[in-house]
Amino acid sequence: MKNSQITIKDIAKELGISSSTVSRALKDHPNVSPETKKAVTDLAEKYNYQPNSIALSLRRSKSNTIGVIIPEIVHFFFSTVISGIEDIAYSAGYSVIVSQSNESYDREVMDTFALSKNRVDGILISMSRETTRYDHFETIHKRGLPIVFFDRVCDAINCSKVVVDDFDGAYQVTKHLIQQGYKRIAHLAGPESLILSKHRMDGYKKALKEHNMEFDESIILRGRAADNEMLAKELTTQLLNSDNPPDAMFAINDRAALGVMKAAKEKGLRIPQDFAIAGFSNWEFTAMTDPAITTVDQPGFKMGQEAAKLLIREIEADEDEIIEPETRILKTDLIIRGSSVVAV
Amino acid sequence: MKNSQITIKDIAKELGISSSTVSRALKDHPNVSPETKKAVTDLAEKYNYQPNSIALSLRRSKSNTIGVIIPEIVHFFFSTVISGIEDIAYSAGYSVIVSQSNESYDREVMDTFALSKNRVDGILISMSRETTRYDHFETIHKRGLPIVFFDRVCDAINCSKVVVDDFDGAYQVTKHLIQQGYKRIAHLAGPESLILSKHRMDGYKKALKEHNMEFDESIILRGRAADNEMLAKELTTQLLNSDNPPDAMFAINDRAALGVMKAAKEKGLRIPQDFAIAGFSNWEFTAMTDPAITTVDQPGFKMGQEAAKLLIREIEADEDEIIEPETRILKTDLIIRGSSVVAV
DNA sequence: TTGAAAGCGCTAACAA
DNA sequence: TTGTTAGCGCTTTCAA
Repeated sequence: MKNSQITIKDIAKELGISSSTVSRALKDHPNVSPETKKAVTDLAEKYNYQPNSIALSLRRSKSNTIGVIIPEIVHFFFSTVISGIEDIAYSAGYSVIVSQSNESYDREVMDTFALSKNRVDGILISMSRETTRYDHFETIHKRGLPIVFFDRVCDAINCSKVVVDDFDGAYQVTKHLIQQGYKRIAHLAGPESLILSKHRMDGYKKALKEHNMEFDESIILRGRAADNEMLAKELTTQLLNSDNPPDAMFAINDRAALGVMKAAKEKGLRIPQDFAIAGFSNWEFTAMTDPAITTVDQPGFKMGQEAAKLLIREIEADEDEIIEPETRILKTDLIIRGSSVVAV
Repeated sequence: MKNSQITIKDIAKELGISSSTVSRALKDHPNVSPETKKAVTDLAEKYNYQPNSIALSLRRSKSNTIGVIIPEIVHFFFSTVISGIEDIAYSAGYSVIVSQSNESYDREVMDTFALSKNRVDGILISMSRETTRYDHFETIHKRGLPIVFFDRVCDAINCSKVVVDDFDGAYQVTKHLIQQGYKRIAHLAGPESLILSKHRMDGYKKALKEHNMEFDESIILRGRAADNEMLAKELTTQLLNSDNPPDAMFAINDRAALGVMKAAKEKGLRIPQDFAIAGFSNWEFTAMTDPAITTVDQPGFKMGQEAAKLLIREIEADEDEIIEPETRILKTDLIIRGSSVVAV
């Protein structure tokens, strides 16, 4: 009794009819007599018939499976994305295979081809940090396999993408700080080479300008502090000890925000009374940041949903139909912690 | 050019040979002339031939896919488990399909049958909190589909399981507190109905006994505090204000530990100088607990690996071979935070 | 209203 | 050494 599932053939044999009739009966085809239909469905019910999806896949040359490649599943952000993907995928009749690149280019290449070999109908990808060559995407995309990028997107491939609105998020969170009454808001920025850092900086500037606050280069922290909590703490400490210290800080991500927080606490500042911290929370710390820090959260679930929708739309498009690649920009969620909680 | 992958037939046609020869050549069958072999492999290389795994699955009646059902992927513990599963599965040539029950019985039942319908070769499950009936497991297990439970196991099904050594973990962490010099160690316990709580209580008692410390019922907190941070905080505050307060606390999980920590901080106790906290960290807070709390961590990655190994062993067992269900009990990792970090 | 046959891509027993 | 054939489970034309 080794995992023996009943087949159409078994039902056909037991009823003394052909398997094509059984097939038709099961899918309520008009040209089947009510009696046979009933006999078949009853028997199917009795034996708990489940169509063999592998045979179906082969027949239709379609696996009804979506592949997902993410850097690391343990990050809160990515696991929420997966939930969003599954939400859409399951209700559209797709299974989801998840694989992790662990931020390694080589693993990503392997995963890509493994999914292709597994005949997934499409792939959702967020690139690894290491990835700078895109041949593997190119190859499978050229072959006609639909791809949709999310969050860490690849500009070199002409396909649909889902990203977050960095500019608006930074604008919103800075505006929030201003509205709370903070007068001198510093910014711990990311490397200027990253487009993301630029967008966030621009959002920050826009909020300042809109409230007639001067942009002051002397309270902008740059360099590698964005990825280094210790360095962020150190630079913040220097800033707090300067002649004209800020009373708030917008940190580019939550790793930086944590460093800032430690510096502030060490200095004995009460948060958020004496010193406010706001930060973009990235995939690493969202659930971990101190409740006192206001963050702009990446809408992971939504992003997963949107990416899955775009992909399925493309998968299910007719042969001749031409689907224009589309880039969706999602608004961030402004999470105001420490006082009330509001999601925008 | 709609996702057209090259097939054995294409290669055969181009070379003017039969597809069976191509098939043989590709798998290095001895009875193929070196010339044909070379011609075939060259062409396969050129066209980037990838065997159609769906056709293979149908042929072999084996999908080489493992299904996983977990309560929620966003929990640190479960996402580590998944990584462990994928680690073993991929190197054994299996894909992994993950689905989430979201702690709902109904979803779990649906997921179970969905995986069965998708013809996975076996299923790894950690039960939802709601689940008290086991017919869905029973059904597919009887049908011959291998199942392995992990962490939240089901005693009603006779199959392999992987669990954590609650007794030993509690013993280790309590012993650690004693060795650090704490003299009066309280215990925030879980509901007595849970076997897990009993095991942890027993481990706690063993450590006390071994060090000739008296078990004092008056510093044992019971009730629903284990699942309620606020209640844990309240009860701890009472305890700390009592005549003979403890100087350390072993909390049954990290939700409770957080409550304990807040109570201690509110009272102005320095951790771990004045008051030490140790806790079993469960799937919810592992990555979030305060660095000052020593925890016994569930070895998620290891658990995933072990569960996957057990499952694959069963999947790949010969027809006639009888595999005895096996329960593996994994040692916890003692993570000593705040001072040095040691993993046992 | 039903059945026979072909085919999705691959493999393996059998034949040549 | 290679080819023919059948079959994994299902659907779908075509024929009856």
